[in-house]
Amino acid sequence: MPEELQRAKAPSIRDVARLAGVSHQTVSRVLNNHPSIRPETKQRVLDVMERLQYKPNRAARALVTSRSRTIGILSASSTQYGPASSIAAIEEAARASGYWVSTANIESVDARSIADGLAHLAAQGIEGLVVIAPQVRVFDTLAQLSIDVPYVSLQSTGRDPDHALSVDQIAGARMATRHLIGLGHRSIYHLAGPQDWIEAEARMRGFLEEMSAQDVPTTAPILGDWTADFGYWAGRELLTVRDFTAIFASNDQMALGLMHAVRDAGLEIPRDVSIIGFDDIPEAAHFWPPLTTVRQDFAELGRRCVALLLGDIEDWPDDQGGTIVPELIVRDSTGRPAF
Amino acid sequence: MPEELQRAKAPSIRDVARLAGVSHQTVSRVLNNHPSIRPETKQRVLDVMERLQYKPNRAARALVTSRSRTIGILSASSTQYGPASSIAAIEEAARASGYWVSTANIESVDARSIADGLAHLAAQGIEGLVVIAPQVRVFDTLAQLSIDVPYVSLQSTGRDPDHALSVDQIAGARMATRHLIGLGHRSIYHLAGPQDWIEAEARMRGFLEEMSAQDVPTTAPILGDWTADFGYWAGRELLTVRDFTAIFASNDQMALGLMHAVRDAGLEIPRDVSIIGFDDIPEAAHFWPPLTTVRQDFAELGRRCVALLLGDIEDWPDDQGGTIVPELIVRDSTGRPAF
DNA sequence: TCTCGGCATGTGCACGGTCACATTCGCCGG
DNA sequence: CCGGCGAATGTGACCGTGCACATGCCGAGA
Repeated sequence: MPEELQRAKAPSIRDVARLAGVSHQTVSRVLNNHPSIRPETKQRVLDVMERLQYKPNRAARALVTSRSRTIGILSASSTQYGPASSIAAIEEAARASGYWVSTANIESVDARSIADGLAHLAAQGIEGLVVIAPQVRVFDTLAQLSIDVPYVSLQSTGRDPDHALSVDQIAGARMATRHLIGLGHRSIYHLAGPQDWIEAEARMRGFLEEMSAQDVPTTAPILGDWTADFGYWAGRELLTVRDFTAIFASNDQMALGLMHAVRDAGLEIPRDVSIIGFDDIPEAAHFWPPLTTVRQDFAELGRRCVALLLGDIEDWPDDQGGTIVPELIVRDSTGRPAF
Repeated sequence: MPEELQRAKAPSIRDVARLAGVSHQTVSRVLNNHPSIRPETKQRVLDVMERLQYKPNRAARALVTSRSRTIGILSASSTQYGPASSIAAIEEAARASGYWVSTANIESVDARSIADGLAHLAAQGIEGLVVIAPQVRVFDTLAQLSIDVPYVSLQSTGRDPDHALSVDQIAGARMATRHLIGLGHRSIYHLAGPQDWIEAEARMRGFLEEMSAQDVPTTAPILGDWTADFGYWAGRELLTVRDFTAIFASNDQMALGLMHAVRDAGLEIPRDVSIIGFDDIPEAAHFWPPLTTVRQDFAELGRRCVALLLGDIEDWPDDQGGTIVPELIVRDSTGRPAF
């Protein structure tokens, strides 16, 4: 029997050291590629590592360095396209830099859930935090738990510019609004997102800014919840009066729901009503009609987010910072008003 | 000055022990709620913990117990609704059981990316693995890397029943197909998913089974890639011949693309063509027309997945196992064929 | 020739928990 | 009155790494 009780335990640096005929510290030096090591010694150690299938023990290293090399993500809506894309990009970028990513998804955004999620991440000793959730509440909780790590919010905000990163939501919202006004619309509603999402607030702000900049009378925005269901419901309500020619929805899902309601009412898009969305989810090009919207590069956002965070963690020089400019994608759901 | 150099370091069990006037081992016993400990002692220790804001150090514990309490997720399409929902549910269930979740998203499914992702998770000492990706390749790689942890695949498969968990894809596909046949369709195409996704294969199998069970002549399935773009493209191709009255798309996104192509060709759904999808993403109810589809409970899937995995890790008795039955959701995209 | 400095390497301890094995003490049965 | 047992607690080692410091060696400069 050539191999007996194989399922022993993983080799440690001392095992490697013994077989390579060096001290464990030399092995450690090879691992952290310390300069002062003779090439032949290094090679010998590397050979043994290969032979033994040696893998460094993360826990041991974390214990002694008190560095977890883990980034936490607190997300409130990870099933949506935008957040999910950013999360994937974050994970990838972090992995490329030798970091791990641990997520805490919270389904409701009450204080309790937020605290649970944050505590869970904190217990893991995260070195950085990415927040994709209504920030106001999260940051309050963050302060209460006295968690003190670099953090970045994946949203736009005026309050906390050092820690925010985002596609320029205001610019995007202004683009969308300008597009509608440019087509001749003067009665435009805005279907906003939940107001504790700074993202939603920024889009609303952009809408209002552009409306007043162009001297178009403004209507009160309607506060939604990002879902297509809400869009549908809001659309039905709005159509009972029908005092508008265009609607700017704060995301593509709500735009979809709106279009559904408009068609249900026997109206045509864009002949009777123009609709514009926000995000450019991959499906938007295939809606009926294909949706005019504002594209955000979520993946780029995720990557920059990691760069910002790691810059903070590892004390890199100033990052390029800045916001990402969104792009207006004109399709068929917007047109000139009928009258 | 009452508080000087506060930013010291986190308290350890020895700090707690000292202030509570007990040994560090007693503190450890409190942490692991060992039975033999006097209630008053326990309370004293707990009080000190509270006062010091003591938090156990995960790395130290992992080092000595050689248990990471971490579950890894390897995902190839985390931005899609289904996988994202399952991931969120997994994370939540794991957290409730005191486990952490670490994800590795791979954008391409080549051997290299898979190996990278798995190595990354392995380096972390995961105790269980969830795979949401084309399994064939993944499991080959898994074997090669000699990673030896309990794993579960979130898909249906005949090959590896002990490690798979899923909504019963075959049953769902048969439901969808039966629905079309029941409406009177006899020329039905199937737009399948990528064939190395066992999920896709199972749906295709269900389609073929039902077709032959009902003696309906079968056409060769078209192999897609899950995207709406592909659905649109495939739809255009199919419509150049137009020898069908219904299409069963393997997911809702492809169904959306198909509907787009059908409308582009000046046809009406379901009058000229019936279309049925799979998944019931939240948007499906607002497509035009609202999509008939097969609903999967992704969240339940994620929860059961964790139960299965933890059962394996912690040596629980047999789990309830079994598959989850999907549900046919009839909306307006399917109807009787015109002739 | 001796000292000094830098390179290559080794020695021992610390990190913060848990585990195996004492130790103390009170109580009970013979 | 003594031995034994179990409850409650303490002692020291150990997990796998990295760090501070020591050591030996070799070459250069005094």
